[in-house]
Amino acid sequence: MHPLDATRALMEGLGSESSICMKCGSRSVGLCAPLDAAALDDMSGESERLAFDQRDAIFRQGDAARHVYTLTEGMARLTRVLPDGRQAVIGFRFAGDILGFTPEAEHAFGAEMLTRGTVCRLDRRRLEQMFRRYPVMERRFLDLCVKELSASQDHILALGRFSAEERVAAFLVSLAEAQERRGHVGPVFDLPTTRADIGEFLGLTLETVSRAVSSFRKRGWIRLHGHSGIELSDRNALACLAAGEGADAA
Amino acid sequence: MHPLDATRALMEGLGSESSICMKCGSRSVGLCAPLDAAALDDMSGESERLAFDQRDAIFRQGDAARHVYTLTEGMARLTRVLPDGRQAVIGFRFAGDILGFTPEAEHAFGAEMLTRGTVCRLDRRRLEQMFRRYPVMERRFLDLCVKELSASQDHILALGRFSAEERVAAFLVSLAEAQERRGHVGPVFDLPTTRADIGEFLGLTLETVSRAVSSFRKRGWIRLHGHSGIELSDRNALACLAAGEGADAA
DNA sequence: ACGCATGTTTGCTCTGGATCAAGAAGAAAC
DNA sequence: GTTTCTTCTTGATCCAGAGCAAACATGCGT
Repeated sequence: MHPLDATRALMEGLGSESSICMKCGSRSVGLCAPLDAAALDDMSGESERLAFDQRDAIFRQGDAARHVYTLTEGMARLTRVLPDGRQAVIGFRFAGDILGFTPEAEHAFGAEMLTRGTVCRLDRRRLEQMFRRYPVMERRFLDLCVKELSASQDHILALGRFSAEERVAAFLVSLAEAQERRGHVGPVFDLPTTRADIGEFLGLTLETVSRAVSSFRKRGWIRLHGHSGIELSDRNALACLAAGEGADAA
Repeated sequence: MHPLDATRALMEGLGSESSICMKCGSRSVGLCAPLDAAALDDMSGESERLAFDQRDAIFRQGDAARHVYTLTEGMARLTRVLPDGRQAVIGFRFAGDILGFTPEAEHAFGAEMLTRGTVCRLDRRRLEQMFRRYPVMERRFLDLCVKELSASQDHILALGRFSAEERVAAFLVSLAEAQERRGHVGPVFDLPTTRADIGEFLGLTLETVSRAVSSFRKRGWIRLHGHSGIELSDRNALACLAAGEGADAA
């Protein structure tokens, strides 16, 4: 399961040279990966690069959807506000992920940075033009959407049928995989989300998330390094719990 | 919210003459709607029409994804089996909906008929050819995917933050809307799903679904007609509850 | 019409996670 | 360094919904 990492599949289809979008300016964005040199050249003039601080909103729910964004550095949170004022986190996004693409006139959710970072912004009408000029790019979007849909369905399963600890374990493993896929090495990962964010994503309260994390810590499965570092010492145990295989080591 | 009705948006964009796919043989499928006469002609030879009985599987999780299906009559259920054997219903589909489109080699979920019905089957490689010949069709798929993604996110919100009664109310309203969008008139709707199906879709047990339904019945919001007929007598009350506006009529 | 299978309702108990409350630990500001 | 703010942890209680069990419908096959 990879509920928070929609581009996993996008990456898989690519050679390693374009595996992560570390240099949007040098035109190796995930989105642009299938384009040849000429097309990339065409594309390059169309996009702007923007820097954001922690907590800055990239776009807000209800904003006119005039742009499409590629997150080039950092981590972001996607949030949706319900009519009654409750807020929910519907996902997290990392470097290389595409944000805010929709055929609708308005963004159905907002995106906020969890860390400082940079974003590559493209005018939507220009993107549509690019689609017409380079159909392979539209195909890429379609594949990505189907993958993301599949990830959403995994998340739906998790919310509907998994216990609190199973969900938190799945989240941690998923987070680690997402960071590794983007070149992270070593057992200590960034955890730039608050307990409240995780809770709102997993359909739990922040206290329940905290209790699950404490429980993992007491079992020796994880170690915390300050407020934003986490070490998965027994990743296998977490993965087993996440897969619903509570106790099968006899 | 319309968690179980992914083609809602597909329909909205169309003139009424092609609003529902009642005659796949006569080439008015939702999928084919944006095609002109020549393209439709091209398409018609490529598809097969199949009839299914209640409970028949259209395809199973893990099957090679060699075909794409359009449900032309009846209602189907999409299910996914978890590694530990638990089953979850991830959605319902109606006439006009597309089933089983994926860039993967295997179907990630299974589809079973809840009623008798018919399905229009298209070879996936032929569909890819059609995409190349008629790019507008690929665009249609993309739009549909984005819409479906948005519906999934709604469902994620519902699972994460709504109470049992709110979820059941939302489901009933959504079901009614889906049937009306397909030409249904009158206050009595088909409810071909069992309580267990609804529960597995909403992340609840069948008993909890039954209790919610009974509670609505006692409040006079719905009436049951046999096991598969339901009348929404006070649809507004259900809709308010579904929207999280528990009590705001002062 | 009868019997059987499948699905539904309802009652009861129990538990996982929500909720409320208080403190502890980091991080940032001065 | 100290203060202050935010986030995290932990404890205690409560309740929505799960789980179990026992009738109760509905509809199908014969």
